[in-house]
Amino acid sequence: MDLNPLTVLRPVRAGNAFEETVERLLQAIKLGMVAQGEKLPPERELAVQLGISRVTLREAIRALQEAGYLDVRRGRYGGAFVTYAPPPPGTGDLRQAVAEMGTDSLADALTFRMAVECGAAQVLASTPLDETQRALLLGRLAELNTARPDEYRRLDTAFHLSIAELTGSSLLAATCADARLRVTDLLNAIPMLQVNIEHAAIQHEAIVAAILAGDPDGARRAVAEHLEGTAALLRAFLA
Amino acid sequence: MDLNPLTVLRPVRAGNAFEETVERLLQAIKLGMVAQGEKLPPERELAVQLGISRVTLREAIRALQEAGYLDVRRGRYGGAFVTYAPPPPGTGDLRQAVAEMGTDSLADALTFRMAVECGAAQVLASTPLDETQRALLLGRLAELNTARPDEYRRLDTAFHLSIAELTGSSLLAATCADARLRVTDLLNAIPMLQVNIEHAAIQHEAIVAAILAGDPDGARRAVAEHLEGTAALLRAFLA
DNA sequence: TGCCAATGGTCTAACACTAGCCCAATAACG
DNA sequence: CGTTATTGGGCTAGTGTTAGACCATTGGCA
Repeated sequence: MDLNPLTVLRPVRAGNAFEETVERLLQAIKLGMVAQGEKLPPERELAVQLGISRVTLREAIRALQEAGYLDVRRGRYGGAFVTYAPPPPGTGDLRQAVAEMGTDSLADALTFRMAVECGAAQVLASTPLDETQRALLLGRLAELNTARPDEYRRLDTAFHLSIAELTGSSLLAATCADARLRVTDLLNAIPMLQVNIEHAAIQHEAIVAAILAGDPDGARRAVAEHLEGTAALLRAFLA
Repeated sequence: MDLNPLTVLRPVRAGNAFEETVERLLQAIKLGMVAQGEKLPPERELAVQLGISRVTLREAIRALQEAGYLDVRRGRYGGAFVTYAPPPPGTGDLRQAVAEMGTDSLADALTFRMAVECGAAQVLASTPLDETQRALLLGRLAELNTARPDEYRRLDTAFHLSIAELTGSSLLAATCADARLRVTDLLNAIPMLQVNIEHAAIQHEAIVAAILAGDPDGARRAVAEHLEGTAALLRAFLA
């Protein structure tokens, strides 16, 4: 059998502990899981969560502080406060963001996201949901629909990730978060047009409707259409 | 927003380099990517591929040697030869395998696999395939259909993974390999009945047919049905 | 039969990372 | 207005990991 062994004999770790930690914290910040003005968990606690030593965590925090993402304050009620605000949409240079990640890994990331998010939606639509879960999903949708522009991306992320989280598979949730992260910088670099937001809103409604109706094919198709729209938008701004 | 930060603030690394390397090599062996009698790449080369030092790699290899998976020979034409043969199906204790991984992570793993494999099939069915790709897929299917019992699992793995690999997304391929791995021990522990193999063969045909026909919904449904069958089999043997 | 290229085996010095401890600062609260 | 719990800041000793060099063994081949 000539099955490509590179699929499994790939690097065991992406970098050293410091680098991976910086990356992880940056993810939490850029995805808005710790919003501007909020603070990270205390160092001792966070180090345990991340499975690293406090020394390494502190190095990562210091790097993010020097890069302007965090404001660290000592003493009780102190902590590492997030100062980062997502860039005004359309400000960043999309071409530069693409150049930084390479066109190969761009296609890879888009394909990856398409697969895992469709998979998550399909699984969730095949699952019987209780009232709490339906409420959470509808709540996220409602929040997104009434979001202020500066909150839109964060709530969009939250909406998409809640689909994966509701499946109850933390592996799937982590994978979807990872997939989303790989396109975050790109999404931040394209302008948010009212037309697109309205279009997205309709698609979000369709996704939720299919999930609540227990229609896996419909959910899959709705997510695919939605993500295809995003990809098309990217291509349009790159053309 | 109360989006669960644990999704992204999870451990940065699963263990130390040694443990992760043992795990990775065991995966390559158990998935049959390096079949019995074949040898791993030379240490120097493999260490580079895995992104670790030769010392750490050698520790992992020695552990696998002592556990009986490898036979290491020195000198030119030497190397680390795989001595492991997959256990005769039905021999292992399924309940024990489940107990080792915990019922929570069992459900997690099954859900995860369902999502990513359905996603991969759907994506591939949405992609125009050239003649080489169609031939590869059909070839893997043919190999699987004519497999000897002791080769069946390995070729089944190869078939499933080739779907993800053909999408061209290495992220997706790695994720599907990971998902498969999490259920390998369980699959090895259930007997292979002729009925199930015939059933699986029909489903494999359906998957390939839908992919080649460019029918994403059909591909998704076929994979879902196939994996649901496997999950049902597991449940049956556990009941 | 001897050479030699490829491969595993071993050592060392340097660097990364960890666990645990104690110090310093801060802001709420009595 | 001082106390104090909570938090970041810093140190040290020990362990994990790496890079690179050199040694030992082997089997094919001239």
